[in-house]
Amino acid sequence: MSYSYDYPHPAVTTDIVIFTIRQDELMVLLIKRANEPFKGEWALPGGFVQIDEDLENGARRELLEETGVKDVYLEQLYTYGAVDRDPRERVITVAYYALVPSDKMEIRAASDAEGVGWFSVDKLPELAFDHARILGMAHERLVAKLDYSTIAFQFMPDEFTLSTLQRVYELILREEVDKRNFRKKILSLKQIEDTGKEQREGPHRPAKLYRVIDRSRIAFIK
Amino acid sequence: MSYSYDYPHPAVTTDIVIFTIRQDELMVLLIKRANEPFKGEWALPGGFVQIDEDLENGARRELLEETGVKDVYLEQLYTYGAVDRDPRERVITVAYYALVPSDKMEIRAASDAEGVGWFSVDKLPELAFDHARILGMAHERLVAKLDYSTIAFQFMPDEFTLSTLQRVYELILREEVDKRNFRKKILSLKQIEDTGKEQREGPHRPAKLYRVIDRSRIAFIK
DNA sequence: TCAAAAGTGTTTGCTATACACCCATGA
DNA sequence: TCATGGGTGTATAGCAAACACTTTTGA
Repeated sequence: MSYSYDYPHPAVTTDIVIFTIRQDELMVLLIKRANEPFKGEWALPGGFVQIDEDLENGARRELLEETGVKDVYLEQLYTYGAVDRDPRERVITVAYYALVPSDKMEIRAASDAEGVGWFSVDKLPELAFDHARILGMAHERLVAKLDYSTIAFQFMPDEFTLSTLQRVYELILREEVDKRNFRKKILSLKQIEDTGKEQREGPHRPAKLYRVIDRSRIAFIK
Repeated sequence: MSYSYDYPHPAVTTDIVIFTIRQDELMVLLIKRANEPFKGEWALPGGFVQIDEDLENGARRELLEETGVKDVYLEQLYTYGAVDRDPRERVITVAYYALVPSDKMEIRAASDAEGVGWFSVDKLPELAFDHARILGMAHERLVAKLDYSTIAFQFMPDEFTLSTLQRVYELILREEVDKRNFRKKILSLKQIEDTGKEQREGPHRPAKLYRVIDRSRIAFIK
């Protein structure tokens, strides 16, 4: 079977930068390529857009296949179409990024399955194609959005403490944050609420557990 | 001549939202479609990405053909890939937006040539495909960027007065701004400089002419 | 009782906003 | 001389940043 057109068509893929917080680090999911080109190198998960599938659905499909999660935050990042970015044929890729709560991971990505791995954004391997650039832009976007939106809440499990939320901010911003100012600001947004429950662990005062009021909503700040 | 692939490929186009300020309004360039589908309706300028042409080059080519300008501000907006957005075949479009200084326009777009026209963003006709949505997102992006960048300078001719710059802000924001505060803020950015020249027109004090110091630079504010 | 993280307010500086009058010109 | 838009400074309010001690618990 083959498909013919009157003029040349590029191939279109989606690639997805999957971020999560694990082991006190901001991490991304990478796949070891099984085939040429770049066989054996690490790359972003992704694949061809099906002819009867919307772009975002394609990205969600990849995400589900790699991590077993759905219903997480997913946003289109940018479209990369340099003529020579793939040596095989003209390939245009629509890149997305996803934020996955640390407790939601399953199967492939959760286990350290062969050929799939989580990498700290600070200790990335060489990447195939232009994926280093894509990942860099995704990281930039994430840092920028932290400043004017509640996007970081997307990393949190259903219930969490303010200290762990603060830690997420510190990891992404790469700088320490003042505890009192942080709590004041976060609570003033009215986007999270006290569950009434407490989390006690270790020889210290128990921490209140909060939840995000509307998970689907990324509020804009200021 | 025909081109064959082992699996179906979508077509890829670029569409471009060309903004300018004319007649004291924020305007966009539209083209009247000469062919089906949507024959006779207004649409964004755009066309198929050539197989040996980068995405941004494709958009610049469209821009040049329609307005005769090059070297203006152009930014990728978003990629639209709903399965049924084009009734002919699967078409994925990478949308860009451009900001053109009001004095740079030539030929086709400058004249009111048949089938090409400038429309106020407040008085748009029905648009073909999903172009109304694309245009809406471009407009949103422009408004948002006004707040945290010097993107509006891209609308200005080489030399301009602070009053005309203020007017551009007011048109895009759809609200009046305070003259003293505006001047204070703009000048504090150190992105424009006094040319030493004056513009005299009408029975009132002449206005100082300014120029953008580095036209290629969109400074981010705050 | 000690060590460890949770929780809590006030002061200070800076930035954004509100606001009104004189200036230079052409007709 | 008058009508028109160009040009200028200060006072105030609101927000962001700095900063230190008390509380609760488990061992």
